[in-house]
Amino acid sequence: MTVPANHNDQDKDVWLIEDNTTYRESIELIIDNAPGYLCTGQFSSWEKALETLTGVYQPDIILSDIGLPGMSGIEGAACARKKIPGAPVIMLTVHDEDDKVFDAICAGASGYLLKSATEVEITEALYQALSGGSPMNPHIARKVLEMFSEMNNPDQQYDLTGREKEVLTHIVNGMTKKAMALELGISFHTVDAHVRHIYEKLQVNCRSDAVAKAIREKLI
Amino acid sequence: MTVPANHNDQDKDVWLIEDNTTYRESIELIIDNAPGYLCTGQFSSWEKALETLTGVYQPDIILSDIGLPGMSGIEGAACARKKIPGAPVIMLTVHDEDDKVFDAICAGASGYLLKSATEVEITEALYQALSGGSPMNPHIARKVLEMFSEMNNPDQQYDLTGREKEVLTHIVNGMTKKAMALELGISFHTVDAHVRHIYEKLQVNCRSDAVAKAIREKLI
DNA sequence: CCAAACATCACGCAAACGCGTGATACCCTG
DNA sequence: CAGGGTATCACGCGTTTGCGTGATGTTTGG
Repeated sequence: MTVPANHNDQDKDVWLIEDNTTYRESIELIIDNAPGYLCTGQFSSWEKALETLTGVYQPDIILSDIGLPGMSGIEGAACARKKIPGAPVIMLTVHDEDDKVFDAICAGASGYLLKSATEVEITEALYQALSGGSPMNPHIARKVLEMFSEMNNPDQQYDLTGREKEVLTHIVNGMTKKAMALELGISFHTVDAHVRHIYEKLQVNCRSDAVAKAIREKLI
Repeated sequence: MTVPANHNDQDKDVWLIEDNTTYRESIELIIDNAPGYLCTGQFSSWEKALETLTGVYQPDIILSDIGLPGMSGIEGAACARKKIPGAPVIMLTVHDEDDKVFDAICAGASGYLLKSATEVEITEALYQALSGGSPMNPHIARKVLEMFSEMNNPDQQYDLTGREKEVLTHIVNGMTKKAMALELGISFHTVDAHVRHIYEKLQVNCRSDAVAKAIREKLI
């Protein structure tokens, strides 16, 4: 790739990855129409975009379809963030792809636009993403929040006593019963008793399972 | 509390919890100004709001300051979501409280408005939240996404071999070396060797620590 | 081609663990 | 006041672990 003919130092370079030509061109028009933004690269696949990315000219921001043939928008975003960490990637999604939001977040996407987004929403999103924000449709935001609170609210009701939680914590920290006895100022046998009760309540029968359950269900 | 004088079956009941009287009243005006919404309860603290919540009249949606004296907006939101799970809670925040966003999410908040939000943003947020969305300022959204990807992208480079990962998985699942040997069709001693290598690479010296590290750093 | 990494197997031993089976003492609630 | 939950302590036994110290065979890359 040579210097893009339409490159301009004052404008932000926007790259667009989208396999549907019609849609891609309509988005490009919107971008070029927005003052301060220029679509200096448009690709039908991430494979092509990544080839070009090795060159000198890099985008300030990327808009990418999430469901692409070949390398998906998610994989592409992950690659792009490795090569140019500074450039935010905004995913273009349709409602049905809500389940991919999680993966996209892990890939480091910085925002989510619905494909039905209006011109105003798109230019607003470009601005927000470049200002350190993450533009996001409220329905997608809800999905994200739900995932988050699910991850952190596993309603645990194992009725562990205070002492038992204390012992469990030490188990997770890898202490032996002897060490715990010393630490807590009680007998080895008492620690042993607590451990048994913990195993019973958590319905496990070895340290590994107890530790796994404790961490996974945030019991400590 | 008796029947709110201004209650109207057609309108959505909005409750407002905010300790600053001036700000509270200005928000109330905005709410009442919005067609379809009525501020039927305004409180200077969650304690007062929760008293009233025991009554018959419940809000359709709640707007709450995040930093309140006494019971915080986060604790309040958690209580409210237990009593009336259907009513979304939108948190009102200032920029400095970004660190509380995480706790608020866990408490089940459904949206985040900056205190500097405009009238349009507020009424838009009410609509979005009641439509199953989560209105959110892009900067807060970015915070959320960053937390998410941090939680799921701990760059682990312990160089575990395939076999070692396999054994580690079984350790986390609570299997004994003997059981693993059977499962993998190899000798007990070989399993033992793998375990030693894993311990060395993870820099631990007991099962508990290995399990904890494996789960916390998503090695499996 | 040879060293390095990997996967495999082996023995022994002290320490730690899991569990069965007890006991004593302190609360608090019905 | 009796009974249940909690915390404490005790002994024994078979199993499992962690580790020192070896060995052999295969694959891979400089």
